[in-house]
This record gives sequence, structure tokens and C-alpha cells, in this order.
Amino acid sequence: MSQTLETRQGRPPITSHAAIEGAAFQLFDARGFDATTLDDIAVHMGIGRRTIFRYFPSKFDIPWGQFDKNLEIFRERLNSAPVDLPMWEGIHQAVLDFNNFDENVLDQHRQRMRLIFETPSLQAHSFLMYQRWRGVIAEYVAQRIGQSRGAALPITVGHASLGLALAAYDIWLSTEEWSLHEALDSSLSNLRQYLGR
Amino acid sequence: MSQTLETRQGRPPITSHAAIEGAAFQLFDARGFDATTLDDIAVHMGIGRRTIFRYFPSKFDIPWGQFDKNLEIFRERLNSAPVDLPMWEGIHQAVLDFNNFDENVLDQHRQRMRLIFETPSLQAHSFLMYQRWRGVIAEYVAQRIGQSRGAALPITVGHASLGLALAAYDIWLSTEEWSLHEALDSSLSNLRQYLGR
DNA sequence: ATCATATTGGCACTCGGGGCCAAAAAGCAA
DNA sequence: TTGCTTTTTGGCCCCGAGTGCCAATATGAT
Repeated sequence: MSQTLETRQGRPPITSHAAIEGAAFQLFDARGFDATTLDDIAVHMGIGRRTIFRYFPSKFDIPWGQFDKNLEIFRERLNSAPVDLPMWEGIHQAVLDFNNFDENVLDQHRQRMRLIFETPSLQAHSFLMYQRWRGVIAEYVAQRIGQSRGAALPITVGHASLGLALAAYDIWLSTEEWSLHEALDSSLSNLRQYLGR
Repeated sequence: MSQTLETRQGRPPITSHAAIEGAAFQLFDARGFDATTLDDIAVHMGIGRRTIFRYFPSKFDIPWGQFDKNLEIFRERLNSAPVDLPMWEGIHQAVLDFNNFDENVLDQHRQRMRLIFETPSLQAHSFLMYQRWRGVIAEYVAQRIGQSRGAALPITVGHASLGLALAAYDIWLSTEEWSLHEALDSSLSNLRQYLGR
């Protein structure tokens, strides 16, 4: 059993990732990401600016929340994909699963991704997140075909899968017509059609 | 005729994009990108730090040199691609052309891309460059199929092409075995094979 | 009450970036 | 030569992100 609920020694934390994230999004929505300083967030929460850096390595990481956790979930989804399917189908299924959100969190996910996709400084930093995401795919492909993580196919499939996911998000965010699931399906089938069959 | 060589009025520029780029790369190679401050570069060149910002919008843009110019060339390459070929072949040819460097500049191109690919802060900012690159592709696809630049296929092909190019660069930079041309070919054929045929 | 432990947040610093503007350096006209 | 115009330069001063350092604070344990 984990000891999350146990009483710990030492001064108790005054805030949390979720609390900072929530307060930050309030201000981001109102003034925009760039126009919101860390001082604004700290003052608004009644905590020290220095404390924010104990929870997030940079301002850019706040909109991504607990990305590490999600990446772990994605890795598990991939590893439990059925092996009898063609690899591209298994990966696509895992991506669909990973992007399957409950109704009640879908709105905030959309808001989060919209902020990330529409703020240039945030887009730039997000590339570092994307790199880790495609690294998970590359690792899976490498393990499945028995090659190095840096070999041509794992690298290529990682980049291509990332491209498909980003395309789907671009499409999903720019129109109300499609669900995220449909956008992911459509980008894959569009690519297959484009590459000629 | 252009008036590049004419005498102009006003105080003449004390430096140039190329000069700053050259001096900067000297220091980047010696100390690394992050450890080199703009003050270091300015002092090393005997110019003011403020002046550097007249030539480059940010420190991150220095390693990219005159990216706008190259993007224009790429756009022309694309637009002069033969229409009787399947679209994916035309685009692939344009990408190959765009990445065809003379022997004498290949080393410095490799050095430049290695710096960009190996420096996280630089990777992040480079995503903004990549966005513009794939925008050129999306525009071409949109125009060729008579749809909006933001439609599903243009967006998807843009992202996928970018993924292929980045994969090729990853492979090219990580091994001495392949030429850039071969790496680009290999990433495309790997993707086609992966998607099953 | 004292001690051990863990978090907090203030202080001071570096660096990238930008607004502002006087100084510098050229051509041109009188 | 003397101004006038034009253009670039770079100093000055500011802001905000991010970091190292460390005393203050708030808990549990003895």
C-alpha cells in the first residue's frame, strides 16, 4: 500500500500542483499566458513566487500539469496492445485510448490544448513534451522489432505518429465538427490515402 | 537591377547577419549554446549587445541564420514540382532538393543542425521554425487540391512531411553511414512499409 | 520542551529581451 | 567648410524567468 494519506514529518505543503494549475489557468484565461507573470499567480494565491518553482520547473510546464504521469499511462497502454494486430493498428489504438476523455474533463482538456496551441512561446516549449511522447513510441517499436531505440524505423514511426497526433489536434481545435477520436482516425486515413493505395 | 552595391545614405552598418552568426558559432562550439551569453558575443565582436537584437529577434534565431530566405526557396521548389507525379512524390522531391547541399557547406550545415538538435532550449524554439516549414507544405497541398490551408489533408500532410524530415535528420546526425539524401529516402520508405503494403 | 524533518519564501543575482533616445557616421546641398 | 538629412549604433534603464542560498516556519517524534 502507498502512504499517501499518512501523516508526514516536517512542515506540510501549503499548496499543490493542482491548486497552482487551477489558479494559473484562471489568470491565463483572463489575461493570456504571456501577460500573466509568476508574481501575479503567486500574489493571487497568497504564496511566494519562489514556491511555484518547487512544483513546476518553469512557467511553461504549468499548462502541461502532470505530464510525466500521463506519459506513464501511455506507455502502459502501448505495452498492453494486442500483438496479433499490425503494429500501426496497435499504436493507433493506444493513441485513441490515451486521448479518450470523460465528458466532464473534455472541456478543460480542450481549453488546455487550445492555450498550448495558440501561444507561440508555449508551442515552442511543448516540443520538448512531444519529444518525450514520441520517445515512448520509439521505445515500443524498438522493443517489438528487436532493434535499438535509435534505429531508423523506431525513430521514423515515432515522428510520424507525433505528426498524426498533432494534425488531429490542429483539426480538433479548429472546428467543432469532429470529436478528437474522429480527428485522429481521419488524420491516419488521410495519410494512408495520401501515400497512395 | 538591385542596388545592393550602391552607396547609401546614413551611418553604414558595422556588422552583418553572417558576421554575427560566425562569431556566435565560434563561441557556441567552444562553450556550448546556453553557456554563451549575448554579452560574450558582443564583447567578442566589439559591438554592443543591443546591436545584436537589430539583426536577430532572439538568441535562438542566430543558429538558424536567414531561415526566411531558405523558406522562400523551398516554396519555389514546391511550386515548380511536376504536376503529373503523385503529390507525395512531388513533395518528396522538393524536400530532397531543398536538402541538397554542396560539399563545401555540408559540414557547416551538419554542425548547425547538430547544435540545434542537441540543445534542448534550441530544440524548443526550433519548433516555431518547423511550424512555418510545414505551413509551406500545407499551403501547397491546399492549393493543389483546391481546399483551405486549414483543411484536414493539408494539415495532415504538413505534419507528416515534417515528421519524416525530422526523422531523417535524427538518423543523419546520429550516424556517419547515411547521406542526408539516403536518410530522407529511408524515412519515407520506412513509413510506407510501416503503414502496410 | 527539545530535536529532527520538510517546506516555505525572502534576498540577491544572472540573463534574455525591449523601449527610448542621444551619439555617431555617412551622403548631400549650399 | 558648414550645415542638414538619413541611418545605424549602443548606452541606459526597465521587466520577467529562473537559480542558489539560507533563515524562518510548521509539523511529528522523543
